[in-house]
Amino acid sequence: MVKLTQQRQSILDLINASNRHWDADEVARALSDAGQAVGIATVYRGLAALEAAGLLDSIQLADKKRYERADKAHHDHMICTECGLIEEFTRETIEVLQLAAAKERGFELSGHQLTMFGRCKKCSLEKV
Amino acid sequence: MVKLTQQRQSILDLINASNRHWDADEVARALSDAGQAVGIATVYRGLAALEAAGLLDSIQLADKKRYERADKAHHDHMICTECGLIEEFTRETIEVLQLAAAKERGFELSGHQLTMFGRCKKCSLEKV
DNA sequence: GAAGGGAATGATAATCATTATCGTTATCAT
DNA sequence: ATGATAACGATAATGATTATCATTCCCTTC
Ligand SMILES: [Mn+2]
Ligand SMILES: [Mn+2]
Ligand SMILES: [Zn+2]
Ligand SMILES: [Zn+2]
Repeated sequence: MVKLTQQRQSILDLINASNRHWDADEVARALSDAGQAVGIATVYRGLAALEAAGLLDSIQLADKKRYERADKAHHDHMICTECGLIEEFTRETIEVLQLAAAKERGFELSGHQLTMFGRCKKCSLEKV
Repeated sequence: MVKLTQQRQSILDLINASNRHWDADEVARALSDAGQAVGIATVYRGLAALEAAGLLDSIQLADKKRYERADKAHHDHMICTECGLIEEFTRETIEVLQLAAAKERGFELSGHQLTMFGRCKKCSLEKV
């Protein structure tokens, strides 16, 4: 089990109290603002440790990794390339088909990431 | 339309003649080995231009971007976390369900990436 | 409850993919 | 040929993440 140090507990509490997808820098800044400053290296290590322990989930974006609470049902993401909004969605059938495709190739699945990109409803309406 | 310079043509030919997923460095090295050295910055720009023109496809992995031929039907990827093998697969139903999920939220879809991670058949059999 | 070992922390340097800069070169139209 | 414009290439800069290493924190043992 992970050792839940003060710093890791702060990181976990922060993320669990929100519904956002945080990058390391945002976490460090938020903790600092809350008077619980944690070194940036410790934030990176803490996020990785908490994810390895199953206490956090993450999505890998092109430039950076973002973390979120792990106490929600599995879901995938839809990201607005214009405003950055991240919406979540679930399609059980997609999950089933993924497993089938993997099994078909003798692939022992350990994880997956489905991310869709586009313009959110709000951005689609605005402007051109 | 993209201007197909010597360099870009070399990049395109190299990738089109293969079935691999190349990163920028591999492309530069291969071209160099073939006596058609192209500056690394030009490789990066060329890959981006060719993709924008629809002449190449790409997948964004955690650490780097990899490019492949665009003259194949759309497909998603299954990556072996042990040997790096990248297998391709297609599930039309998954595509349809993605569109449905997007439409449901008023999302104007422009692209998506579904990547599954695990151990390939070969690696699953070997070792523990 | 002092001592020692191992893990965690934090400041900072290092890494690595990608992008920016900028002088040079190729291309194309006047 | 002249000039405009885009592409090239060498190299510097950027930015996220990881590595280093001295210091601090926890446990376990005596
Ligand atoms: Mn999420
Ligand atoms: Mn492919
Ligand atoms: Zn938006
Ligand atoms: Zn494998």
